[in-house]
Amino acid sequence: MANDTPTGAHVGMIGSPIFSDIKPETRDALDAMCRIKRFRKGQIVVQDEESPNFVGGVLSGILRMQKTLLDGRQHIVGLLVEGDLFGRVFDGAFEYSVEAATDVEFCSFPRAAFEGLLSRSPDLERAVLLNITNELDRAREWMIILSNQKIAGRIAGFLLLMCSRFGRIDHIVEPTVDGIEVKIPISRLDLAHLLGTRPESISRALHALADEGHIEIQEPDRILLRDIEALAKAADEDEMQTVATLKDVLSVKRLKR
Amino acid sequence: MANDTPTGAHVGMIGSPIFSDIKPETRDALDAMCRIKRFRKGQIVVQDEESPNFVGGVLSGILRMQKTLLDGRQHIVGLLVEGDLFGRVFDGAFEYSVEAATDVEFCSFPRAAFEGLLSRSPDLERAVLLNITNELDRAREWMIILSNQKIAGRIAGFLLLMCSRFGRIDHIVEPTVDGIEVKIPISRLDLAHLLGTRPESISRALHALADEGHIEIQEPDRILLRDIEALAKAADEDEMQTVATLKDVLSVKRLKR
DNA sequence: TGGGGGAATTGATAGCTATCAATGACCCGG
DNA sequence: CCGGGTCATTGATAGCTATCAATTCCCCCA
Repeated sequence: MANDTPTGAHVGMIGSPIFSDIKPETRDALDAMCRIKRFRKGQIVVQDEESPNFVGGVLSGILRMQKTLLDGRQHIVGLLVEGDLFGRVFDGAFEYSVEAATDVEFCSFPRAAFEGLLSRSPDLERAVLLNITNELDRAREWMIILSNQKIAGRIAGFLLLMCSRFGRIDHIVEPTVDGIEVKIPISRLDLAHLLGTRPESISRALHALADEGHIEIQEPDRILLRDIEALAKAADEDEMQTVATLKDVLSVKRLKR
Repeated sequence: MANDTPTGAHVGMIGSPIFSDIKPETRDALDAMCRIKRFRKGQIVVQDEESPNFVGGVLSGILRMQKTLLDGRQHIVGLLVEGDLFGRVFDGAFEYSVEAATDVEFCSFPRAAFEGLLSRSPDLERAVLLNITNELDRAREWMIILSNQKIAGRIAGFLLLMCSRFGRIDHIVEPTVDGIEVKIPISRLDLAHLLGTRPESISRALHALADEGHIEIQEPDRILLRDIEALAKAADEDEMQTVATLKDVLSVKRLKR
């Protein structure tokens, strides 16, 4: 189960981008109150209902933030990677559940203590403010992607966002001579929920993009982006229809086999 | 054109929810650097490219934050009402354009001065942090709404969000004996862009909801929410199909006329 | 009071997408 | 090495939705 290291001993983490600009004393205080936690892929870190009594900072791996609807479906609202904060700093419920999309390691700060430190440390407050601002920008980018009418466009947007947003993380995005290789950290079902569609459609649209030569599906969860330009065009506009309708592409594919 | 009041004289504003918990001295400092600006419906407050050199706080009216795509389409990422902040506090571009959805009044703080004050005033920083946190929550709610597969569900979600989010503003949301009356501050075309669809579909889905008795379209931009429960169900899940498919509803409507 | 023009609505049709069903690929544990 | 299960893919079909076109509504202004 979840491994909980009960010591605040100096963890390498606090050099992570979250806290790059804070004062040494603040860093020490954080360090002292911090606990390292580890979860394995699939484990639940935070349940929907229970507002967590800690603030988390991801050290490695990927977390999925999501909301459970009445019918049990999960709607993903964000992916968390190293350097991201989660949990709610202030009063009020944190209304999402957090699940480990891969094996994960994060540091956890007791909520009360963190908030106390926050009040006393403008530098920390600034760091948190920056973090949330970035998160907000990301959420807005996602909104734009989601408001794309066609699925291929949403997927293209998602791939590009993965790329630009997680580009600095080797295990996820890796440039090669043929293009950029992206590791998709979530299943087709989750991806479908994220993009407001169903897994079958994800599969079809992905293969349609592949047949157009824009991407290459090396494994279901490892995709090579060949033509960023074309993807960007597909993401910004559903201009695929200019070239050929999705249906055309699909029927060509059928003939070829 | 835009009316720019060049005085920082005490404006009633600073009692607005944004700055409810700040110290008097901070309030005075804000007051001193603040300029009131007024724009009429349809005017552009911030262009896409130019990063604004001020931070704005809405006093009255509604602003639309949006991003212009390559093909010229506008993707709305948020609506701003009284008490909301906009612009970017830190370095880096503010990548959205802001347009007056109604006649609007807001106060503008020179960016450098605001940021300076921010560094010196933990209370202000806290207030801004809270504001952005709320904004983030809102963006995430919107993501969930947008990931709804069916249009009627997205609209239902939007109406409810308007309701819960802008409930405190009389001009937008008003409870009556028959239900809650919501004023839609944007055109069908904008609403369509916001929800990732087209105006015709908005119209149809809206009328379908009306024919089911969940809402009543008093005017194109004034809608009465009759059955919140039913709307919530429609928003969380596309359960409309359990009752009757959208097509059934539409054909019934055709018969009735 | 009578256009003019944009917005909203309605109709008809084609086309994506959801859905249901079935097959295939892969991983894990026995 | 062989099940069992989950996940991805593929097929077929029905059903929403986008699109194009036309009409109506409404607001503004002469």
